Amino acid sequence: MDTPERNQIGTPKAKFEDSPVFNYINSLSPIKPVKSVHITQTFSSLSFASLPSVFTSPHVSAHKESRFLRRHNTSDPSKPESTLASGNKVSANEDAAQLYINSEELREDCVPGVSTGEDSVEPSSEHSKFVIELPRNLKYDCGSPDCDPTRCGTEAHCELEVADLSAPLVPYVQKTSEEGSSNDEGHLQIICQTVQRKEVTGCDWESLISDAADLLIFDSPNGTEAFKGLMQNSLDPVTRFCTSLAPQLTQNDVNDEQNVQVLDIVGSGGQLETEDPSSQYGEASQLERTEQMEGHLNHCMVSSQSEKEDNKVETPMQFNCKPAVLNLQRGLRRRCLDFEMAGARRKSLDNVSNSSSNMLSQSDEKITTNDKQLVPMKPGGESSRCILPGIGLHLNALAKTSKDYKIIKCESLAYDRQLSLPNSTADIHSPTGGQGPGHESFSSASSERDMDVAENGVQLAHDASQEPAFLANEEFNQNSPKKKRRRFEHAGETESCKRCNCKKSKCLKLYCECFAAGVYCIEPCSCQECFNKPIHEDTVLATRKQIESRNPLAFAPKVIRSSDSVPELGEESSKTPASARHKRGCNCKKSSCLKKYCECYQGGVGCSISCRCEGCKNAFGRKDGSFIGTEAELDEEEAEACEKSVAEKHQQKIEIQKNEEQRPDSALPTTPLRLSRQMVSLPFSSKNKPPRSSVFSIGGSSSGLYTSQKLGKPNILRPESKFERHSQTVPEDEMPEILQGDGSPSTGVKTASPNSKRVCPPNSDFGPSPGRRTGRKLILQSIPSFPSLTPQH
DNA sequence: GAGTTTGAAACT
DNA sequence: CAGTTTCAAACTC
Repeated sequence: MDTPERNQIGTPKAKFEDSPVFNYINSLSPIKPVKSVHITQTFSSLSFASLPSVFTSPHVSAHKESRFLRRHNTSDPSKPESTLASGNKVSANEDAAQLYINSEELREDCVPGVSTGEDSVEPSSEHSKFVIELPRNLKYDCGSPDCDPTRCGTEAHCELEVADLSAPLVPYVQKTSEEGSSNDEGHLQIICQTVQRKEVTGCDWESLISDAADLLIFDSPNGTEAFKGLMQNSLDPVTRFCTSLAPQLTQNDVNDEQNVQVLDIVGSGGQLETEDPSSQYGEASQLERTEQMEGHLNHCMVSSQSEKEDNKVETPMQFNCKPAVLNLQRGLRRRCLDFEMAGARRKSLDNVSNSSSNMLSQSDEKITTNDKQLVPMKPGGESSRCILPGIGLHLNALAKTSKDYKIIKCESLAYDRQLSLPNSTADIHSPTGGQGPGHESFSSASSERDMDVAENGVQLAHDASQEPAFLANEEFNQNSPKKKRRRFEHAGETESCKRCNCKKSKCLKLYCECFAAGVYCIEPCSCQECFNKPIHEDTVLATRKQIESRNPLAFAPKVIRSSDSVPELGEESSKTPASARHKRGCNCKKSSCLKKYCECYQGGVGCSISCRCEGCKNAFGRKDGSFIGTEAELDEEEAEACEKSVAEKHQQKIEIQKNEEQRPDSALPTTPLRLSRQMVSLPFSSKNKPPRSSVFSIGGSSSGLYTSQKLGKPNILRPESKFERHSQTVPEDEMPEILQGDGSPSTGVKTASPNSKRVCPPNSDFGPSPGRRTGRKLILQSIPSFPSLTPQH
């Protein structure tokens, strides 16, 4: 979509840098180096057009409204919205998802107005009412005890959010899954109420801010104090910086000091994130968290929205409209694009609604992931880069990777791209925190990250720090496209690293691997006239929608794993070793299904009845039903793998990876499958790129899936759908089945798909994590993500 | 690295 | 739905 905002993007940035204040700040803050970068990204992200309809799916809207209404309760009972609110409570997860979506929608709606530069904000659309500004929220999680117990609860995470449009400053506490946050809600509510009161009363922003400061918590103990210091003491370089920036940004628009303060907060948050590794994931995580925290959100939300609606007069909260502010906020959010995220979340939420607690915790983790992507992972300048590109579209897929799986290798690239994934992931992650000790490692980087994030904030931090560097290195190092590819292949080979070389498709067609995988193109890509970038988010989303409308499964994994899922196949399907089948089957004529031209082969699955290939010699299984030993072996291996404890699996994967690294020969993809498959030599060996896939498979989000699928054995990735997990809350180990049983949302999608043939749950492949999945499990995982888009259509 | 082959995706 | 074209990956040299 063409939003006016884009234009603004560049400007703000320049302003900041040019401004004396900026310089001053730079001199003061240690963060300098990162800052510049960070800011840039932020703006760029901001520039992104509002999310498309994706988020707007009808489903969401309904839920959203209900929630929003609630919010109003506090602020303005009289309003109709409030009425609604009273009515239903959606599960926290759902709410969160909805909120997220709404925010997106709101943006779109609001953006135009904003772009005009008008101060007055128009709630014109219903959406505006609901606007929640998760994205922009600055969130600092603090595990530190320092946090004010009363408000945050010792363990609870406090987050300060600024709504985009509504822009109220909403501090809310989040509970981390890990931490018992049973009490957190109470705290959160309190906080929210407090905020609301303030707003209502007179918008005592200062007090709010101070409160917020208290609330703000950094993951790192140190961070907390620092943050507080910032908030309270303008002396802090960061704070100063933010403060200084805010005025500039708002410039004319800003009338109230309050607004300025808000901005400051935001800005500080951003910077903080940048600097503080611990906070890296803050934004994304926050979003998710917010989503998860229904109750919290509701409470918090009330203030901002109610004010807007109630008062069209600009309240401090409304500063949203101001271009500068918007940009900032957006920037924060946009980093995490999510095509699928929204969908994924939705699904997950829907399913999981009940298990809010778990979800919440998970979400937190996931969020973290997002943050990573969004924020420069490392203080080091390089990290910033990674972030930029990434924001991840289809995080879903990646995100999906269950926490369970820890991937050894992650491809930083993928990671970046799919930032959004985390969101979805978050939902999905089992409460356990992914913990499974063993979670399988996926080969896919994204999955790893997700997992890491999910599992432990700490781990995440590590990964983030590491990964970014990794990415940066790769990106910088690679010169030619091909080289880049090769590198990726060799290095991680994970899907995450997908790169394309599109010249005419603008990376907006399925021809583009990146696009097909649901990830943004990044530096390694040698594509021309690429529109598959965060900057063109709107376009990308719109295109995706279009494609999905044409074929709901277009972004679903091509390889479906479980034989179960595909009864249609009948004998063959069951016969196939992998139990995985290509969604639609191939149509090879000259390659005999022995080359990667063949999608089945590429995916590491045998050809099935659905295939129209000629002279099929697919090593993984011929159309006629004959199988090759390798496949069988693979299956067995997979089964074994499943049996193994997660930990073991994880180790194995690691080992495998090592092995692979050591021996280039091994074709085995890094993906989790490898573990099981190690023994078998995959055809892929040629390039090492294992089936690309691996990485993303997680993707639950629709798009993300592809990769994994391609890999072929997608199983690995299967991250299984977090969604599924969430929904069922099934034990990690059991994930695979979940898919089957539940009727995961994904199914719905499947059915829709035109390709009725094998539509079965594309996701299935990934579904079960390597360990868990027995080999044949179906996985719907990916499906969920897709739906998001589809429904909207 | 350039050119060819291949088959999916897109189009008609 | 089938046929054709377009496209980019996979492959070869």
